[in-house]
Amino acid sequence: MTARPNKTRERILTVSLAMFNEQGEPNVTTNHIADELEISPGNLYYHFRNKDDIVEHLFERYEAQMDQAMLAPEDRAPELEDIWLQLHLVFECIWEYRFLYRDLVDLLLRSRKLKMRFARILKRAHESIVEVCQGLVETGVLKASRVEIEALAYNIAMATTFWLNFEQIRPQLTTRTEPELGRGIYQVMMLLAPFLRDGERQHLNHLAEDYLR
Amino acid sequence: MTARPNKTRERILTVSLAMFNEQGEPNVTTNHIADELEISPGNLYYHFRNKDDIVEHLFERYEAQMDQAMLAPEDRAPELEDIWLQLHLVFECIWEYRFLYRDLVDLLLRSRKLKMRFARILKRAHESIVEVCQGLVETGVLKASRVEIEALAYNIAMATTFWLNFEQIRPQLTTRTEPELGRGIYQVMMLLAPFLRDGERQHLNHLAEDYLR
DNA sequence: GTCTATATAGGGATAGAC
DNA sequence: GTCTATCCCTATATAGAC
Repeated sequence: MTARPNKTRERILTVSLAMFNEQGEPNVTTNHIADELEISPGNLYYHFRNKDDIVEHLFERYEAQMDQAMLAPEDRAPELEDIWLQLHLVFECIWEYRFLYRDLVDLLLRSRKLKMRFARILKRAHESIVEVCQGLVETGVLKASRVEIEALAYNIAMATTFWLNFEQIRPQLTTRTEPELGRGIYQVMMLLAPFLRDGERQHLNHLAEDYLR
Repeated sequence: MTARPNKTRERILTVSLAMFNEQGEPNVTTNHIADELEISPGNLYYHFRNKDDIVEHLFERYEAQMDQAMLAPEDRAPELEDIWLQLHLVFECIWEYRFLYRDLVDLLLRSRKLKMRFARILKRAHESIVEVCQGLVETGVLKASRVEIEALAYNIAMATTFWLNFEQIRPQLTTRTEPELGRGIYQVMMLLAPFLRDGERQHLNHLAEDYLR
C-alpha cells in the first residue's frame, strides 16, 4: 500500500453522500457524481460495482455511527439529561445520512439486505427506548403502564425516523431555512412529557422555550 | 358527448392508481401503464400530457376526498367518538392514495403546485386537530396547556402522514401481512391518551385490546 | 380514439488503451 | 488508476396513418 490508499474511492463516497443528501438519491446518477468529481464514469465503476454499491457502503458507515449513538449511557441508571444527549447523537447521525430517510421505503424495498439491517436498528432503538422508560419508571420520574410504554416507544421511533421528512413538507412559514435538529428533539421530548412527574414536566417546558423560535 | 365519455381516460386513472400504490410511483412508467391496460403508449399520451399529469389528476381526487374527511362533525361539540370516526375517514383516504405518501418528499419537491396544495391540507389538519382538542379541554375531557396542544397536533399530523411508511419498514414479525389501518388509528389515539380524563383513558385502553393482535 | 413507428435523451455499465 | 469510446437498454414524447 502507498501512503494514500483509496484516495479516489474515499472522495467518491464523500461527494456521493453530499449529493444524495442535497438532491435525493434517486435524482443523482453515477454520471453526475463522476462529473462533480471531475473523473470519468469509467473510473467510478473501477471503484464501485454500481450505484447501489456506493449506497451500501454509505449505509455501513451510517449503521456504525447509529450503533454508537444508541449505546446505553454507562452503567448508572438513565436520567432525563441522558435521553436528551442520546437523542442529540441520534438526530445528528440521521442528519448526516438524511438521504437514507428521504426515500427510505423505496431504498429498503430495493434491497433485502438493507431492509434487514435497518429493521435491526429499529428493533434495537425500540428496545432501547422501552428500557430507558422502564428505568425512569423505577426511579419514579415517569409514570406509565407497560402498554403505554410500548405505544410510546413506537411513536418515538416513528417520530425520530420521519421527523426530518415531515419538516421538509410542512407549510414553510419563513423563507427556506434549514430545519433545526433541536426542533425534532423537542417534539420527541413532548411525546415523553405527559408521562413525567410534575417537576420534570416543568423542567421540560422550560427547555421548550429555547426551541420554539 | 356520447353515452360513455372518457372511458379510457378513466381506466388510465384507475389502473395508474392501483399500480402506483402497488409498486411505487417512481417504479411505474407510462409504458407499464399502457401495457397493463393493453393500449398503446401513444394512446395514453393522447389522454394525458405526461406522467405528472396523471399524478396531478389523482392528487385532485385525493385532495377532494381528504377535504371531505376533515369536515368538522356537524355543529355539536366534538366527542371522543367523533375523533375516532374522523380518523377512520382520513386513514382510509390515505390508504387509497398511499403512493402519494410513500414518496412524498420527492413528489412535492418536484412540483411547486402539489407542494402548496399538500401544505394547505396539512395546515388545515393541524388547525382541525387543535380545534378539536380545545373543544375537549372545554368539556373537561382533555387536560393540556396551549403549548402541549400545539406539540400534540404536530405529532398527530406527523404520525398520520408517515405511519403507513413506518409500518412498511418495521421489522416484520409475521409473514407479509397488509398493515391494518386500525393499528395506525390506535397509535394516534395513544398520542392523545395521556392527556385524557381517567374515565376516557380507561375507555381507550379498552378499545386498544381490539387493535393489538 | 387508437395505433404504429420513430425520435430523442439519458442512465447503467463494460472493454481496452494508456 | 484513470481515461475514451461505446453499447445496450429504457423512458418520454411526438407524428402521422387509420
